[in-house]
Amino acid sequence: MASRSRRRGAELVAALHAAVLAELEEAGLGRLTMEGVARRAGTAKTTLYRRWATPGALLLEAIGAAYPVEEPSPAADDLRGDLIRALELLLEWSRHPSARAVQAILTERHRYPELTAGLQEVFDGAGSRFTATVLRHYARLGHLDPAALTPVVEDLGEALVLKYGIDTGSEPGPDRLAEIVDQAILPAVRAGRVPTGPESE
Amino acid sequence: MASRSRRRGAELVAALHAAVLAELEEAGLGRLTMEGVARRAGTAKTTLYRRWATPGALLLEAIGAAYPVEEPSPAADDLRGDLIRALELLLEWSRHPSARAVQAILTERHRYPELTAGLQEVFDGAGSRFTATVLRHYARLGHLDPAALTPVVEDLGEALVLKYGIDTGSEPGPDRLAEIVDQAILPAVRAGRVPTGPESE
DNA sequence: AGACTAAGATACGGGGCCGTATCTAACAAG
DNA sequence: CTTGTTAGATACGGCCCCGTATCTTAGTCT
Repeated sequence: MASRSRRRGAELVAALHAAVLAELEEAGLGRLTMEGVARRAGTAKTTLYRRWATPGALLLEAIGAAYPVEEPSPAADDLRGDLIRALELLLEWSRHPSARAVQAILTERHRYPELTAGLQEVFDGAGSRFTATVLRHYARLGHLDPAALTPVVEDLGEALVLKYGIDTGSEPGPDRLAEIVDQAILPAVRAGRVPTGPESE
Repeated sequence: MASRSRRRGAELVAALHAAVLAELEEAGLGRLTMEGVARRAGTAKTTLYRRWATPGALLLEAIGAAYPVEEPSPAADDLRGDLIRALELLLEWSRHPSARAVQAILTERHRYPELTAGLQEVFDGAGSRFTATVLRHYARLGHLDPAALTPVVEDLGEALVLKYGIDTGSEPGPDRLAEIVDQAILPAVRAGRVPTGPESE
């Protein structure tokens, strides 16, 4: 730190939060180290150890500091459009380093049970819901049959986006998001009953 | 190895394949080491280095040695049942250490591009397909509209099973598999057209 | 200015792993 | 039995990281 003034307090902590998320992205959970984070943040290990005993503790705090997440704000007259926008919001979120961190922990949960337990405390529930928020909103307005909103149906959009990412290593484009809505979500919520509300087709 | 005769040739290689898959399961990609594999296999590092330069090379060979995978054998008169059985087969496969290894590599693909490239060579295509095999079979028999078999629809079952596993850390039970078929896959393949074939409901 | 606090720098012994080198010994084949 | 091959054991220097200890110094407050 020969050429830069010293950061203190909240500014320093924010820099450390950013550094641990970036280091995780590059190294993964298995190679996340205090030395790596310190190097990336341009700070001394002692500074980290004064606050956190492990890189995991720092990581969990960094994840918690990134919340709350923006949630969908559905209208009332465009189910299809709102679902597509919810998936776009999901993509925005998934680009954030803290979302990547959550995903990393969940994926390797059995290897890091303490991290997983710590994450459950940051999120008391199932976490963010994108298409589910939209679907529940339209059901409350009477445009959808609430009986059609099962956990499977609520999971559909996010599951398909997640798998697309894992299979291809890239994000689904706008066409794919529309296909997910048209070919999977809408047929599922329509199943068993003719819809009575607006769908904007 | 004081108390056991020495393994040689194919028997030894098979043991090393099993060891690297087990070590990966416990340690993850980031902490996969030659020493760990050798220790788990009860063998010397030199034995590993005589064959492979890196743990990754050993891992890819172990994955390749576990193929081909059993595929669905659908009948012709029970779409629902065949889809459920396909998902059960998917679960069986996903329990195998080599499937776990494939998943680990795909999930961390951007951290290990060489491993990912190596994996693409073991699989020239998208890899195993479970519900897609069943759906295509029924479409060939004329029981389903081939136009309904889009990549999104073919991905549905596997996506939902995958996400369930990541969210909960456990496998979906039989009820959940049936729900996935009834609430997501069947509505999707039915969408737009009334089915003409057997569905066994 | 002085006192205090906390950030930053560095050293250190120890553990783990790497990749190589060297050697012993088990096993198969003739 | 001998010969050849390969499995297994171990040593080694070097690198990385850990967690702790110690010290210096930048920055804030009075």
